Amino acid sequence: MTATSTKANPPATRRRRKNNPESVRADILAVATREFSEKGLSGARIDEIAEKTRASKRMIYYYFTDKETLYLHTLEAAYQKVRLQEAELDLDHLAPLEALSRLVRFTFCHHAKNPDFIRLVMIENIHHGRFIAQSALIQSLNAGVIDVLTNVYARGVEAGCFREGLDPRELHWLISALSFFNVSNQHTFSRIFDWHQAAPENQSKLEDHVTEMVLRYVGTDATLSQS
Amino acid sequence: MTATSTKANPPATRRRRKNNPESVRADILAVATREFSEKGLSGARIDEIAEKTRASKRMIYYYFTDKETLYLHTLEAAYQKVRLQEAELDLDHLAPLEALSRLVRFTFCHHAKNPDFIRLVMIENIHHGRFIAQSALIQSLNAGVIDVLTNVYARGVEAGCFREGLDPRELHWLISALSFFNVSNQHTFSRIFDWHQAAPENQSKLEDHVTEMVLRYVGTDATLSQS
DNA sequence: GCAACAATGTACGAAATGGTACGTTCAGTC
DNA sequence: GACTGAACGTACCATTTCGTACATTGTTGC
Repeated sequence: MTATSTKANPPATRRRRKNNPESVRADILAVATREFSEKGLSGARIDEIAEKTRASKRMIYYYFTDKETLYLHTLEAAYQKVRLQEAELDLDHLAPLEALSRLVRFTFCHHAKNPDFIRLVMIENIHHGRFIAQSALIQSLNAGVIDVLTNVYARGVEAGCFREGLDPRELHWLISALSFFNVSNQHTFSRIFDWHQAAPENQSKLEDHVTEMVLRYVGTDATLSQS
Repeated sequence: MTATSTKANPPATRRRRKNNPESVRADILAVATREFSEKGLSGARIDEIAEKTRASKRMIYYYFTDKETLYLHTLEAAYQKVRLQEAELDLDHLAPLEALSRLVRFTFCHHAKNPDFIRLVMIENIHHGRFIAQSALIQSLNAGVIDVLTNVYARGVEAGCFREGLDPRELHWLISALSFFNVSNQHTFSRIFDWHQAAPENQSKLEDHVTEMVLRYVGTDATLSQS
């Protein structure tokens, strides 16, 4: 319409559109992650996600069909990211006790550094895990965690520094519980007990305690020394 | 209007209205608790709460002003209920080790039996504890828990069955974490690891493990025997 | 019995919100 | 350059949802 708009000379005032599907998709997903993790499935607003995106609302529906489908993709992406970070952890060359200690500390710190992920899982639990149930992807992703732990534990039992008869799945449950709660209930706990739980010195104290707790739980009576 | 409507003889067809403020208030609060704990602050609908109540929507605003105020009252009522149940617990006449064990088991079971409360706390954490911060009531309610634990722990240290140097507040944190996670993440954990965590046999196993874990954490090396 | 206030019912309004209809522009192919 | 399907923008619609205006009924004190 404006006279200066030709192919060779895109107008300065009204910028030419540039198709960039993958980037648009990724951008939407990133914004959606922030919004859903902050406000939950029902609390997040499609319009607000659209505003905070470089794209428009139309694009959200174009790529993700639905609010709920968008949420599911958000959840899947979050789990995938976690999986990638976990894969970097190499425990096979460590002694069992050190390996377990390392695993606990890693989990604790990882959760602490990724509150968005924790909040999404909280939200998903509020929804009774109804979306995770739909996702074959997430189910398959998480099998590996138990394998790693099973391996470390078996080596520890063989070496005589872990006691027998524990279930790796339940061990994982314990480690998760402590690391998860540290993030998930930080707000209520801090307010109720007037204790700045997020403060670095308290976080590092908790990390030590959690690690010690797990080691004491699996350890034989003799093995309670290093971090 | 109908001829039979006199003071002594209320009509059967169109029932006389009966004012019953306290019951109406309590009913609204009960329904609101279910709705908020099930769907969260943003997910719950005032209209739906109204429908499920014997009262009307008008009454909700009459007694509770606001959706958010209603939510806050719901939260406060939930904390108060917990507090009442906790008060029944009498640990002073028990030996420290038994007292602690009893406290852990009580907390674990209590949380398991009150998912509504757990979910409300989860939801409140999603909201960054913003409503708890407004409530002087809740703050004051929870101080007692730490006192009880401080007492038991001190007795245990004196008796030589607990090791020194632990912080009762952190001890409470550990107990809470394990008991809370058991309810809060039941859905995702069960689905991901294909493990029916809510099954009675698994619950009782977890209760044992959690108790053992706490006792192992506070105990000196010798004290690891009874439940 | 009557005033005054508390408790309740009904209907409605305004804004927010998920989702869509419809048209336009981009990018690759012949 | 014409054609085609993917990528995108704008305006809009139908419902939902929180909240309120207004009228009515019960209750209590005198």
